Amino acid sequence: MPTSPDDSTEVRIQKAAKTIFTRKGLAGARMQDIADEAGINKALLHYYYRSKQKLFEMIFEEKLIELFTNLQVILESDLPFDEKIKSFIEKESDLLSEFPSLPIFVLSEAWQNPDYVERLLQTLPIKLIREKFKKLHKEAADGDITHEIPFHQFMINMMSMIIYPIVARPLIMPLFGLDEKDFANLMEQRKSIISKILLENKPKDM
Amino acid sequence: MPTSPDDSTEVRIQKAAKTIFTRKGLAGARMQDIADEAGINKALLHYYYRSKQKLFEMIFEEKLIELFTNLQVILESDLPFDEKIKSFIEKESDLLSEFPSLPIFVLSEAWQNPDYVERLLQTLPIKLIREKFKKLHKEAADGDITHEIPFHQFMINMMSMIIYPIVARPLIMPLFGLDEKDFANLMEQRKSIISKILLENKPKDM
DNA sequence: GTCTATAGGCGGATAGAC
DNA sequence: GTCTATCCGCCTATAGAC
Repeated sequence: MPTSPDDSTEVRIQKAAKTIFTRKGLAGARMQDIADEAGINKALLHYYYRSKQKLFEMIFEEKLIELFTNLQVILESDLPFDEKIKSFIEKESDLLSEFPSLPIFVLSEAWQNPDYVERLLQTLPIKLIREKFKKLHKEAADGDITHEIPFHQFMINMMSMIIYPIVARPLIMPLFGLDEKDFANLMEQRKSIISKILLENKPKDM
Repeated sequence: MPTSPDDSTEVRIQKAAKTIFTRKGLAGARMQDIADEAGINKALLHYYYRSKQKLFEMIFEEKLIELFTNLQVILESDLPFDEKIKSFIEKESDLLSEFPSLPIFVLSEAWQNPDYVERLLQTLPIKLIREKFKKLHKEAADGDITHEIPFHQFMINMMSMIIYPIVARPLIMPLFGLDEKDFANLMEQRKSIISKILLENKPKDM
């Protein structure tokens, strides 16, 4: 999402704020950085968004939703259980390859202000998601599967194996001596590995 | 590691800096916070450590090492492969239950300054660790096992399933509607689940 | 070694011209 | 709507007394 001179000022501010906040976090970001990135003056930021905090919250809420969008889409789909899982792994991996800083941004800010995030999550369609989780869970338990793992643990395994390597990339690359291309290959290769492991260890009734 | 009035000033500063930096990060931490936490004056911080940056780097390096200590200990042990894995899962899970903010701290700062972290990792006994990885890998490949997964992927799976749930705790707890105790139980229950999954999906020759 | 006081600069926010 | 100029508080760092 590159900042384009064709965009309206408001859109340019939003794009710039996304870039700077996701890169530096709330505490590390400077209003001047955002203004520079947007190609406007600092004062104009305050004209559109009263404070740094307000601007940040708009961005954060959008990014938090972004992180769960694929999950919601998959939960709503009509695919059979195994296909739901495969499809989610595929889509989420691709999203994170394109925006690798998304999860570390959301997670660090979540640690900085867990109460705010908890309140936010409650305003999102979290009950709806829970309902769909239940449905998903029922599908898994009804199918011809091994029923081995509590449902929460299954979800945590899935999210962990998809998201963590991206979050830990700055450690993994030097530790394993990988360059960008090696790492991208590793991530691509993971898709089928994660799928295999998850479908061998499906949820059972809680 | 509570700050005790019995400690020397230097130790009090170190403990306080760990507390504040791991909680707020480099950009979010204030020298005044650290001074207050240590029960001393701000100026004294600069007497012991010339700058905020120096103080931070001392803490960060220690925390980075802490995150890999268990791995190193296990790699050096004489246990058979399966026992090495089980023992690591146990020890690392316990460490993270005691210091849950450790990984998010290291990871967010690693994203803030990947070049610094890469240089740091190179000064650590990283080659030694690589050697031991190879040894571990050889053990796995020699044993009576399924040889299914590339070694790097195996290591990433292990680290992901142990560390990610702790990192994502501020999202997982509200999403699943868990309190502290529920979450602790979930983590305890994970130990055997992770162990089972990993030992069913061991590394093969690369 | 430890303190008080303060320098010096940065950064968020606002006033006011255009 | 957009800019320049500026205010003011905060924060790192240092000077200097004890």
